[in-house]
Amino acid sequence: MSRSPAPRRRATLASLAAELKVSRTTVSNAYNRPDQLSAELRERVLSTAKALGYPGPDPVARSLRTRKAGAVGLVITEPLNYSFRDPAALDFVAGLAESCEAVGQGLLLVAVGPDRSVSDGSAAVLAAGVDGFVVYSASDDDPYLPAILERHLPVVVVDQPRDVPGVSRVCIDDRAAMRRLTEHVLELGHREIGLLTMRLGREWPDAGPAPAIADPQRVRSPHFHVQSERIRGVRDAMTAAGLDPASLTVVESYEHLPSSGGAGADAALAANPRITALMCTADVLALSAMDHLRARGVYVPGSMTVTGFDGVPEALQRGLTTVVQPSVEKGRRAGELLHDPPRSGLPVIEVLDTEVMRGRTSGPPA
Amino acid sequence: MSRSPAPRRRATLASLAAELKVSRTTVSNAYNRPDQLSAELRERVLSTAKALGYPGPDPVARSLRTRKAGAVGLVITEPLNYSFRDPAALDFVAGLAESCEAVGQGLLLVAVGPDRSVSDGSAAVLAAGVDGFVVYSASDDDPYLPAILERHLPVVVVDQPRDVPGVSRVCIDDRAAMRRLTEHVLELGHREIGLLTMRLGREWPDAGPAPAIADPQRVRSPHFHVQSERIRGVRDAMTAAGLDPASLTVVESYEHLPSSGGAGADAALAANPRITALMCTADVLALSAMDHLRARGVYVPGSMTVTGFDGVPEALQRGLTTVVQPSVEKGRRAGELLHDPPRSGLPVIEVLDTEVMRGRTSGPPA
DNA sequence: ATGAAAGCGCTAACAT
DNA sequence: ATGTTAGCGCTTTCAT
Repeated sequence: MSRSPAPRRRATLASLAAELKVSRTTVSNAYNRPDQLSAELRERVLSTAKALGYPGPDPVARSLRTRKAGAVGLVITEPLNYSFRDPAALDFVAGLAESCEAVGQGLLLVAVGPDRSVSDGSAAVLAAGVDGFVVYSASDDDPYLPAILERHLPVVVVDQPRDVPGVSRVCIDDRAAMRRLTEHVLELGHREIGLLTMRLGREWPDAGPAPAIADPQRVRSPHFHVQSERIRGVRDAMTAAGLDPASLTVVESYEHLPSSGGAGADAALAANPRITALMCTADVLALSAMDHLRARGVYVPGSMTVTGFDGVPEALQRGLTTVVQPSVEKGRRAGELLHDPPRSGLPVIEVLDTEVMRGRTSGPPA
Repeated sequence: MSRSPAPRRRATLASLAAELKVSRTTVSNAYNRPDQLSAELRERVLSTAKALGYPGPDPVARSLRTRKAGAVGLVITEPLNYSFRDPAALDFVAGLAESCEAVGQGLLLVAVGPDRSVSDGSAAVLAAGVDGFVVYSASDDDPYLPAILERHLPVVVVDQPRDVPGVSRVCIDDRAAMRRLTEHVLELGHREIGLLTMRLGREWPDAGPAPAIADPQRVRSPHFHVQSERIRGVRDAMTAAGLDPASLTVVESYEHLPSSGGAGADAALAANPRITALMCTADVLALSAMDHLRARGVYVPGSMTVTGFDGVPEALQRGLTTVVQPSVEKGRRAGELLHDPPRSGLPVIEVLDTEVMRGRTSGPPA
């Protein structure tokens, strides 16, 4: 591939027009409105462009003029090692990417890591050249949301935060799904239940990432809505079955580590050794807990029932009893809502369906 | 959160300046050079901005002026369901994202699916507002590469394509790594080997995605360098051990499906029932093959040795004998090479280290 | 410390 | 079918 040496000064549409002794419009048309000039002239323009090493209209200048960036921004507040490690989050990104690809839009991962200060992250949000944002956030008090809203661009929220006025949202009914799953567990005869969840707020009570019994006040905290809705679903079912929801042992894990589920299981069983069912708010937690239990000779479901949430491939393959949610579809719908918003102009809230999957990890208590 | 109604016409830096009766420069300085004006004036600018709903300088206009986009483009030619399903590819993306995040750059996933026509894809490549590209491609004759090079932006290639003049590359020594792994297999006493690989060229010989014995000519095809280098490594070791490399049974899979490995194993064993070792060019293939074999009562490593490539978490956890490559580091280095290129201005080729991991899936032939 | 003027490279009206 | 004119919103010399 012999690349001719680039000219000292990069070619522009104007320089190309000058070279060809035609107007800039004509060159622009050669790229954007082929029907506006003779095929012959167009050919001449394009070949001269190639000769001059002109790659076509500058995307940034074009964006400025057309007010279209050709990309949507994805803001994920959680650490990268969460988004890229949790299969459910990943499926969501894949779905979103797919819908962007379908309409030729790029997907910009906005640099908003937890290692960056909030002001840095907000700066990144403000600096993103995009036509709209998808916000996939774990907390209702997301620090970047104000900056995003400031930009007056189309925004679609996934799962959280809720109640952002004027903004569309794609989600599932976490509470109802978890309630149905819990009903299944209760029907099997379980009465002492442990619940393993991701952390319930952006802050973490004290030093050390070890899972810990959750403060009841945190459980009611509205910041991590998804988690608390799922907990609420468990309580709903317990109350309906005549159990005291306060007897539920809730353990909170700080991180999405491979070991989180196992450590959480230990914490729950230490707090209440009579637990016969361990329900988890994520499959990764449940799978980790199962591995840990099995390594210690606790059989599932013989000695312990374990359930998850999400329906990730590994969970389904291993027969985990769980709630299957359409993660890919979530991403896809979020993208579609951004690409062609409802004609009404009004924000919509789309609640996608979930399914309780009775697997091989739930059975009667020992 | 009470958002004041956005003014009919969006506020700009100029309108803000007019409102404040100061020059545009001053407003610009308030955002970009806080030391160039009194704290008092700056405060006045910022608060008026907030009142007017001005979110700060428009990123696109700023990019046009400063010639900096604040993002790098990632071009992956493979289908999305590959990039987001293969843990090794994912680790690479995570590493790249991490390095971008560290310098406050966004990561733009350029919409270049296989479903899009090349001209569409080129359009997407040409339309991306980025400061540079990372190309993660499966073939040397990548159709988008010419368009990318046209743009005269910094480019870093990962693994492939090779021999792009003037472009830095991050890779591993696939051939040597596979040779070392094969030496281990041969030392165990295996003589009849099957090799499962991803497809070797962009085109696929005939209809149907079923894995098939690879045409020897395709095996020598240079388009999918990574795959063919790995095959070459196997042959190197065979030749050195006095075996005929032509006796190697090579099976090519079209897709990265969960079933690909199993189907590939069947194809290999059908072609040569005396095979005692199944080497795979990806862990996902090997794990799939193992599951399939086990389901059919073939014990690993008792009746069949299975090896992989990549060192993905599940493989390590399950004790797969494989080559561990630093996928995350690959992404990180690619990003770093883009963010601060070598002072010399010359392209570099970084060959990262790999390690042969002897696991529990390789043993003497039955 | 603040302002005036000149573009960055392009596209969209509106002519011709 | 092609050209003219006017910005998109911003930063950056260079003056004051």
